[in-house]
This record gives sequence, structure tokens and C-alpha cells, in this order.
Amino acid sequence: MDIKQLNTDTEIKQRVFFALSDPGRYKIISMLYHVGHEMGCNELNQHVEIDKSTMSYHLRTLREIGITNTRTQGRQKYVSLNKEKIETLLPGLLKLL
Amino acid sequence: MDIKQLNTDTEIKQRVFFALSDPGRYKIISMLYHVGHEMGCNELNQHVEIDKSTMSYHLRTLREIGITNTRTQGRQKYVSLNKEKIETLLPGLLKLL
DNA sequence: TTTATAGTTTTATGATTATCAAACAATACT
DNA sequence: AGTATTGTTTGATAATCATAAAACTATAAA
Repeated sequence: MDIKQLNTDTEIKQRVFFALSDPGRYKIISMLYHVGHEMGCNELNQHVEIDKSTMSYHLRTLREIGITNTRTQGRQKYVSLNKEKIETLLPGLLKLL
Repeated sequence: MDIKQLNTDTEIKQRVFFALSDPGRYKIISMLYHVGHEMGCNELNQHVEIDKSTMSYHLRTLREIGITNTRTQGRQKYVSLNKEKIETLLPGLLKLL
């Protein structure tokens, strides 16, 4: 653990809680957790019914918090949950969703 | 568990996460949890440095979500955490704070 | 090369939020 | 009665947020 943390653990925790406070983001996170593997944004869109630009907006938020990973293949982007990070920061949280 | 829930568990969870997403509220909740007993608003104010009206505003939010209890004695108000409710809804969450 | 698909960014908009000063209500103290 | 204390409410303000349409980028397919 780094001593000099510009973002303290508490601040990151608060951002994770923020991520989970919105219905759309909650569904995204919950979905990614329960399916257990990465999903294409489009595939996600079919399960979480929100406009694609809103989806993109939320996915950026999650990416910036650092709780998702994104992989690009062709013109598809696959999103997955950074379970390790979440589990390290807030052990047991994911299974509560 | 009641079948007819105007506020689903998921909605309430999201509100709890919302409560924890603000630095002031996070401190209030964390403080109440760690001291383990009720605190006067004034006493809380000494530990969580925010304006008294802002404090009152946040405490109302927590009360409305239903995760705090308030007891009035004379001109003092004592706030405590509704641990049971939180623990039932999100077991293990509090110890992550 | 044209067209379709996947996703992002921009822009605009309305809603929600956090903050604090000021006024207020209620109780306790002198 | 007057004053101090404890906390709430109101009102104003600035900031952040969620949403969606439209324009855009990049890749794949025809």
C-alpha cells in the first residue's frame, strides 16, 4: 500500500458507493458481477435498458473510478468488472448486490 | 418480508450507497458505527466539521432513508445508527467503513 | 467505395445536490 | 421575562448529475 495516496481508500470507497447509488450503474455492475465474465456494451444494453449514450456515460464513470476493465476487439468493446480491486477495497460488497 | 414493497430492497440499497457516497455523511455514519452508541448532534458536529445546517440536512437524509434513529431529550437530539436495518439489508457492509 | 455497426463525444437541458446564511422554534438557564 | 443553547427550515446559489439527440470516429461488411 502506497503511503502517498492522492486518492485515499476512503475517497475511492465513496466513489464506489456513488457508482452503486444510480439505478443504471447498479444494474451494470450487478449484471457484470452475476454473469461473471466480460460483456459487449451492446449486449449490456440489451439487459440494461438505457440510451446508448447514457450507457457510455456511465461506463466511463465506472472506468474512471477504476472498477471496470475495457478491452477493444474490432469495433466491439468488452467490459468486465475489476473484481479484485473491489474485493480488496470492500471485501464482500459484491455478493451483497 | 412483505410482497408489496413500494421501495424494493434494491432501491433501498441504492439509497444506502448514496448515503455513503458523500464525505460528510460517510463520516457521520462511520463515526456512529465506530463509537457504537448514540451521539448528540452537537457532539457529532465536533467530530464532523460541517456547518450545523448542513449537518441537519444530512441527518435528515439519513433519517429518511431509515438508517438512523433519533431520540429527543430536552433540547438535545441524539442520533444513532439503525444497525439492524443496515445489517439485514447489507450484511457486513458496516464493518467495511 | 459505400453502407452498416459499435461506441464516444458534444451539446443542451432539467433535475438533484451540497452548502451556508438567516430566520425560526423549542427548551433550558438566570 | 429575557437570554443562551440546540437544532430545523427556508431561501439562495453554485456545482454536479443524468438524460438524450446529434454529430462524430473507427471498424467491418457488402
